[in-house]
Amino acid sequence: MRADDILSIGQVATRTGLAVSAIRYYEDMGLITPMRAPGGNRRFRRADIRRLSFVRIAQGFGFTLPRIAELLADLPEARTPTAKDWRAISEGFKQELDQKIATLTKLRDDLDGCIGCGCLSLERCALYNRDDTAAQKGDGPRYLMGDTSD
Amino acid sequence: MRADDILSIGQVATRTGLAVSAIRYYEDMGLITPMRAPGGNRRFRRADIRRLSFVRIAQGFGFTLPRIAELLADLPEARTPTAKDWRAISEGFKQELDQKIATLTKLRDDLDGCIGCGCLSLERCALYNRDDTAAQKGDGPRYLMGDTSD
DNA sequence: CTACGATCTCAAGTTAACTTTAGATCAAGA
DNA sequence: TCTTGATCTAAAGTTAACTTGAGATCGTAG
Repeated sequence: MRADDILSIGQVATRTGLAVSAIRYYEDMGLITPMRAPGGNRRFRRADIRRLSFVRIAQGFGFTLPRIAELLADLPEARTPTAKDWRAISEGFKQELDQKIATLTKLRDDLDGCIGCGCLSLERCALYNRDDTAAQKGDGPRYLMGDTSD
Repeated sequence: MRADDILSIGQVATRTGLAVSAIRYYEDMGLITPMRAPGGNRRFRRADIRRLSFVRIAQGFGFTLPRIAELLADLPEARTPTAKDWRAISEGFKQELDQKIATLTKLRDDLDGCIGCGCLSLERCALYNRDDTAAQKGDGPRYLMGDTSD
């Protein structure tokens, strides 16, 4: 229980790399709920820094603030959730992450193939012409690029 | 060389799931450069659909349109790039993808740990209290959540 | 107690990424 | 030819996520 377990908004800004205005905005959006000093200044716990770090990361992967708020709202301390609630939410998020990881990995591997084959023209590149080189029938998962036969 | 190798903007919209207005906007942003019919209507090649699919995917991972334009501008057909250019760009993008995959995987695995341990309180959860359970010295890569000791 | 930087609130401004609107033109069937 | 839906351009409007500005208050070193 060190003294700096309680932080000012400026300190949080420094530690997270976020602008003070952004932190206040996140509070407005319900992502964090800092305490208040008698005078009205915000007082942050260490947990808030972790939540804010989570926000930055999730944002970098295209999650919207409302979606992030959902995740954060159901995960943390207030009104202790049941084991079932927690598990459902976590699993849901994990599935989203798995999906994103799978797509990203596919994208990268396709690029790897492109680099490996040394092709210079998209006209000939497997990444952009999968339907020409792969099976013509649409069995299994759809191609990464293009939802029909394109 | 089927007739539908050339598509109208409406057909492209249907196939990609994008709005017609979005496709026109992407042209303004330099992401695609469709041909024009004598009357002025846009005519798209199959490659454009793949480019647009790429745009959607990359956007979902937080890439901005200017960044995507960079990637697309140097990859495709116009003014055939040298092998060195192509390789540099692809490698750069691949590194970004690798970085994102690593971060995402870390995030998911942390969640896995959370689910596995069955904890319900963030006060006790390893995901939110890594510094309490892991080594106190900052050796190796920094923790996912929180850049300092938080 | 007095400065003076850090914070506060509230409202308005900004940027990216699109959408909507308005009015005109294209394109293909009856 | 007529007509009806698809497209066109240009400009203005929208939404999310913040930032900036104005004017007042907090809080702590001197």
